[in-house]
Amino acid sequence: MPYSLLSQQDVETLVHFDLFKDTVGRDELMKLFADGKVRELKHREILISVGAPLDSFALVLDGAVKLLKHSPKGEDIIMHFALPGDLIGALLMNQTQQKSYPLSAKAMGPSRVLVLPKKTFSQAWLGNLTIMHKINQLLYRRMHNIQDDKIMSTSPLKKRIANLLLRHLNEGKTASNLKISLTRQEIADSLGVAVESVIRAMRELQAEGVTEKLGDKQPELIHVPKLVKLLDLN
Amino acid sequence: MPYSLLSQQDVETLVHFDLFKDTVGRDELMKLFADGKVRELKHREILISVGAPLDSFALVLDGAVKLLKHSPKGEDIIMHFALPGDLIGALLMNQTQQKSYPLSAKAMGPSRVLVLPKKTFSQAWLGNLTIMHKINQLLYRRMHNIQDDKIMSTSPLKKRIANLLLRHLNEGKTASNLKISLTRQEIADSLGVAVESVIRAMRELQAEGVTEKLGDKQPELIHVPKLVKLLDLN
DNA sequence: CGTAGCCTTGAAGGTGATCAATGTTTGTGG
DNA sequence: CCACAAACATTGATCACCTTCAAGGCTACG
Repeated sequence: MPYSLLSQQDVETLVHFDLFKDTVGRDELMKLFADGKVRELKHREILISVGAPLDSFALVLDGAVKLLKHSPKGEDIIMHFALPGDLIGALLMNQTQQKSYPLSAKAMGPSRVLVLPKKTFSQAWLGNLTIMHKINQLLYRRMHNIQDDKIMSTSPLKKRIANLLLRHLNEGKTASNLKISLTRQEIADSLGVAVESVIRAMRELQAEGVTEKLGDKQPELIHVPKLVKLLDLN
Repeated sequence: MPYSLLSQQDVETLVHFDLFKDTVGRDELMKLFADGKVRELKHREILISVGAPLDSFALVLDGAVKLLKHSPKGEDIIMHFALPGDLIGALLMNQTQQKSYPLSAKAMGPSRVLVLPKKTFSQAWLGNLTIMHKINQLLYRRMHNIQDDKIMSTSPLKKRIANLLLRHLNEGKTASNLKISLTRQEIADSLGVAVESVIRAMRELQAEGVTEKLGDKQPELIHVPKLVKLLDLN
């Protein structure tokens, strides 16, 4: 596995993450990154597998990582998309009952993560109130998103997709695109539905002009007002 | 609204909650309860409404409180059942983006909660690392449960119900009953399905001997091994 | 050049939703 | 204490939405 030490440039990236915004002092920061190694992930490479020992946690530097579990039927169910600045597994470090990772982490496109040993968490993170508050906020936001999905569980699929897309939009005015490019499969796995259903629903969204296909490579353009109107409808 | 001060007996209950287990020193504890008032809730009485100002949080002393939102269609969706020792809204106190309660809290049967002003949180809770870790754990466990539900979202309703029941069982060996008595409506609201569907599914569970109706008042008995077997099946 | 992953389409089928009606229980106020 | 309303439970009939299965296509990559 390609591991490397934290470069000066990576540190620059790190300090601009919201997570460390309120932490002052360079050496205070460096303590948080103690024994950290940068790991390069290829598309679809697995960072963590369900059941792996809880000996480290990670921070996304670049790219994106999806957190997922397997349903009883064997399908993937995606719980969260971790973008740069997001933590993976940190919430587990002080969970004494838990002995292994409850979910897997898989790279979406080439990505880079900072891997930190549990020891660093115990020594530098756990006692740091500022950081603990930030972790709390991340955890809260993650829960909020899952709850948001749950609320929509009784809505027709088209609305559920619209809601999901809306959450992953770049701060756009009228027309925008997603922060991460999601495959139909990933949308399906996020919502716990069949791919075919997603495809059919998105075909309709396109017919209604909510999304627009640009190039063949390009991720589709999304018309935000139309999307919002679709959600308000009914 | 019937408010009263914290009695000596209530304090005894409080100190035995896991939340305060690692907090030593009586005066340290009393600081955490500063300006706390006990509120008695009647069955179905509302403690918090969506959109209410975030000026206080609560701790369940007795009974049970369900946390819920309204789906776009207007149905209730239950996010969590708060039992004695569980916090309500505490996770929001240091969430600066959030300005009002995102969900409602409603008593299930006569209940008692300790209501604490936000000020107490800022002054005594926020700076207390032990407590912050405990809150983290509560938050984590709550998220874990929601994720657990999400995993099951592709399973047939009978299994989803079985999974839900399993989570709310008393530590029982072979036959057990629920910690809280849930109406069919509440099960439906938890899973985001129609009541009628729950009724039909539970009728089958009873036919299969997984649950057993005792008295007409009594909550039904659940045969744990059968329940687990049902979940493993397929 | 072959495989793996994703996308697409169509046909058939099932699970749960909806609607409507009725029963039961509980609590409320006259 | 009775009457009535509100919340919950139940049943049956019908229907829509989503799943499943099968088959085929496209693109990337070793």
